[in-house]
Amino acid sequence: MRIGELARRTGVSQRSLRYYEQQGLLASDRTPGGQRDYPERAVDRVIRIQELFAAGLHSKKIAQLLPCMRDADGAPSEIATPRLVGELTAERDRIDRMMTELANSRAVLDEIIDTASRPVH
Amino acid sequence: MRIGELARRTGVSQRSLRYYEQQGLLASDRTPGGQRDYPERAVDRVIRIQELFAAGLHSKKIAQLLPCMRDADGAPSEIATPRLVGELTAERDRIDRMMTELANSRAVLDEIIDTASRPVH
DNA sequence: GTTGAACTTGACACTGATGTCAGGTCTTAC
DNA sequence: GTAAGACCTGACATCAGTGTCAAGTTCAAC
Repeated sequence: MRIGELARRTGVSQRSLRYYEQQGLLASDRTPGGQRDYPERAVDRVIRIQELFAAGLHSKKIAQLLPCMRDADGAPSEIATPRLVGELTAERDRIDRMMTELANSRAVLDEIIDTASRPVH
Repeated sequence: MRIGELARRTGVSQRSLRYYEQQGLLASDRTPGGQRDYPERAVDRVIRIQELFAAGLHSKKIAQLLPCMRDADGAPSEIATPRLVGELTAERDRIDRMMTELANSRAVLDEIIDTASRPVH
């Protein structure tokens, strides 16, 4: 599929898709004319990339871990090095802390919403 | 307490604390010489502010909701307007989505770590 | 007082993913 | 072959919180 369709199907802008390619996160074939041609599986990959960005990982680290991910169709093409495992573990811990903070913030919002919505007594 | 101690106790830089004040998130008394003087409760407040930043809220919205928060010592000083409640509800929903994405990303990392740590068989 | 640490304001830089614009090329349907 | 839409590269802008530096002031202890 071409970039427009991929953008539409993933909700990610064409600009970002090109950026992902530049960062080595997303490969594409090219038509004879030089336009990008993506395989079907690119859809899932883009969604994963977006999730990892949302989790606060930088493109460089995402580029390192992507080959170690199990794709929908099978085994990972690479196994993480001990060094990478260490970094990913740190990221996982950071995500855990982030989730705790998010839960706190959610509770704060919830209480404010609740207080404002409760009938005055 | 002065800004250095507050920074030390919260782990937030002096630069950020001044920024918070500029954005109306954090008040301070001043010494006769013009230096900032914070009450004890500033510590908790700064931590809350950091959490809300981590949750993706912008300073303007944080400034709006802070007066509606129940402090450690009692009732909120303001009740959220319906408009603010709507916005906060949207933020809460966004946080919920973010937590789901974080859980997904965490699982991705976990599997990679797990695969790399598992003895070859 | 004097000294050194801590504080003040103001300005400028950075980060890193994304938006946007310009000028040109490719694709597809007629 | 031509028109319209989709795509290409490259460049510059943006956002918002934070880092950092400079030049000057205040505080606390001696």
